[in-house]
Amino acid sequence: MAGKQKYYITTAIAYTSGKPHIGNSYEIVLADAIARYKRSQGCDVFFQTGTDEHGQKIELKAQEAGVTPKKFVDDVSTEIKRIWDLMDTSYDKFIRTTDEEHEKQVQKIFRKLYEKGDIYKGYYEGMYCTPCESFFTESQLVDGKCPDCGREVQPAREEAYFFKMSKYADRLIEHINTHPEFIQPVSRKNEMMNNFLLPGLQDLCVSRTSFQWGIPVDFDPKHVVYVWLDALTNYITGIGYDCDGKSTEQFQKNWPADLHLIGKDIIRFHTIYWPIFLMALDLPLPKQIFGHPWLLQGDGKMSKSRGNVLYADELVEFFGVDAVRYFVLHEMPFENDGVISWELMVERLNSDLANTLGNLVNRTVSMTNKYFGGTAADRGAAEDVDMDLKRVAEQTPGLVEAKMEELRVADAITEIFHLFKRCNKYIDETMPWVLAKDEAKKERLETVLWNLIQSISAGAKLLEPFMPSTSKKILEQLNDGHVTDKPEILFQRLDLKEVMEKVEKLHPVSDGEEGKTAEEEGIDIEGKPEISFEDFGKMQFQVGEIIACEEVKKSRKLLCSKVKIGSQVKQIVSGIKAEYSPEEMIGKKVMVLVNLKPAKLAGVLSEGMLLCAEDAAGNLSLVIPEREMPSGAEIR
RNA sequence: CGCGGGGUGGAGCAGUCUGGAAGCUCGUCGGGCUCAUAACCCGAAGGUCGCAGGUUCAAAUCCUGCCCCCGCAACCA
Repeated sequence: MAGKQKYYITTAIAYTSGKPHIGNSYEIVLADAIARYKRSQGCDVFFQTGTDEHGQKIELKAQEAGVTPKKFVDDVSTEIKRIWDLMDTSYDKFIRTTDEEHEKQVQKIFRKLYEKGDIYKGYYEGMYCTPCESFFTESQLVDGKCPDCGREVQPAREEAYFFKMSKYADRLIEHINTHPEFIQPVSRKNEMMNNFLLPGLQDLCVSRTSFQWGIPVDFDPKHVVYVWLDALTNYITGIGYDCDGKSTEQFQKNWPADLHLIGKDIIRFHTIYWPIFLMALDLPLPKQIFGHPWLLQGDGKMSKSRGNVLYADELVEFFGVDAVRYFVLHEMPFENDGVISWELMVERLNSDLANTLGNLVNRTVSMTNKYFGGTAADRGAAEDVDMDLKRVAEQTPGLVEAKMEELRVADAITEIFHLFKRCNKYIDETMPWVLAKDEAKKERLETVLWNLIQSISAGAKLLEPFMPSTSKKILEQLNDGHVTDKPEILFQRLDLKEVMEKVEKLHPVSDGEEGKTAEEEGIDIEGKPEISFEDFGKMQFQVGEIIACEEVKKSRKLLCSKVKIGSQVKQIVSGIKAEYSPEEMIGKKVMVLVNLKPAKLAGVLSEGMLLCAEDAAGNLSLVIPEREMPSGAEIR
């Protein structure tokens, strides 16, 4: 092709609040596979990833850990980079939102948008109820009054900067409608349109004063730039954007991005806010945004609090980098969430990698050594059976390309393995070990092995974007007909039982399935900052008797209870519908936080909180006094 | 009636837009083979395609209603 076509691909930047699990790591591997594929197609690829390092959560985490936020994110970012490297990903740039250049540009962008009038100083939307210390939007108000206490509300007081989203909404709607490829998978497009764009965009709050760990607004330093304007802009600052018009050549060449690869949970920010920011900066929009599905473990999303987290480095230790890459790329469907577990991982490794591929290479190398001392060439002794093998080998690159064009990575890999399966079949069809017994068939035998070596090599080359080191190893072992004399086992079969035993040792707290005894080990949750006795004293707990209870019909989780506390009765809404039926609630004496500010849940007023214990699986148990106590008894 | 996705042989999925013999991978069972990592090849069993109606010569696929999962949103107070 004349002149290399550029291809700029990005992942979302990973949030540095903790170690990334295998689901996070999936994204970088997917991006890497696409990047490598594009390179193999002759594109001039730029592949950027990185870390998102600001925000209140990190400020808190660092405080807990007793380190500065900077130290905290340095450590986590290093760890993330280590895992990205471990996964053999070929990114060109690893940006951190704490990079000086990024921070500088974000400040300039903020200022520019402010001067342009797209960012304005305002106040938290809606009205403020002083007694309740709460902000409400117009839609939350009841008859123009506080939905909680019914008193008058005043205009909000807390200042913040806002971005005028609505100004660009029509342009964005137009763009999305005229560029059907913009949001992938297309099913997401409707979601964005119906949920956010068509009902009307609210202006986005782009600064905070409630924490410091962020990029200061340079002309108003008590504000820090709030997450999205800071995070999303990495895609342009990372390649040298400068909003004063001094952008680098690299930026000129690469922007707009060809593909933003992100998780489906942040599609909204990438398909609505990000394009609008770009419009405000007079920059072209990225060509495509692909919201990939999630990797789930068992039947729930991975989360630390559930204790069902798989980490990439642990998996790599058990199975090797390429096996893990293979798994996450191959098991992930295009639109729906994928499933990962130790069992499935072992199954795939054994059946696809060890049996189909590893064994194929091994038996081919072995026969070439055995029958021809390690060298085979084409002797021209072709037969009809060869035709189909060659046909498949020749077709596969085109099939892979077609799948990759649609970003159907899993399907592309399947096509390659189809070729390997065909090779195995070819061996059975030609039965080289029978040919070997007949000296007259020698040329035929060598031709057969040559065909095999050619076909397997073709497959191995196609494998490079997905399993780079395996691809290399196979090509080295086959070496264009001069095969290695000491074939290395590519993938060792693993025994599921042994793996599971090792896993048990690694994680003594068994993850759920048959882990009744393991429950006794206890669970750990995220710690909160220490509080003073005075803080504690602010809370008033009492025993309450549930005298009535019904479901909140607009909600799936909520029960609304009438709770008798001494002589008064409070209405309390709780998210325990899944665990308790209204009938069984009635009559229970429970622990109630009574002086909590009333609030509306799903439109129903709640004047307190029923206290519950929650285990790792999310099972709940109401906290009940151990001895009989009258309602209203204080708990201290 | 907040928005959206899904329910297909034991497991994981494709097929649904553009109706027309129910498919793939794994597992199970039987057979073949022995070059190879007890691997490979062939064959078989196994499905009312969530439920109930409707349109049609023909429905997994289109229409209607219902049930069950799961995300998001609603500050699980």
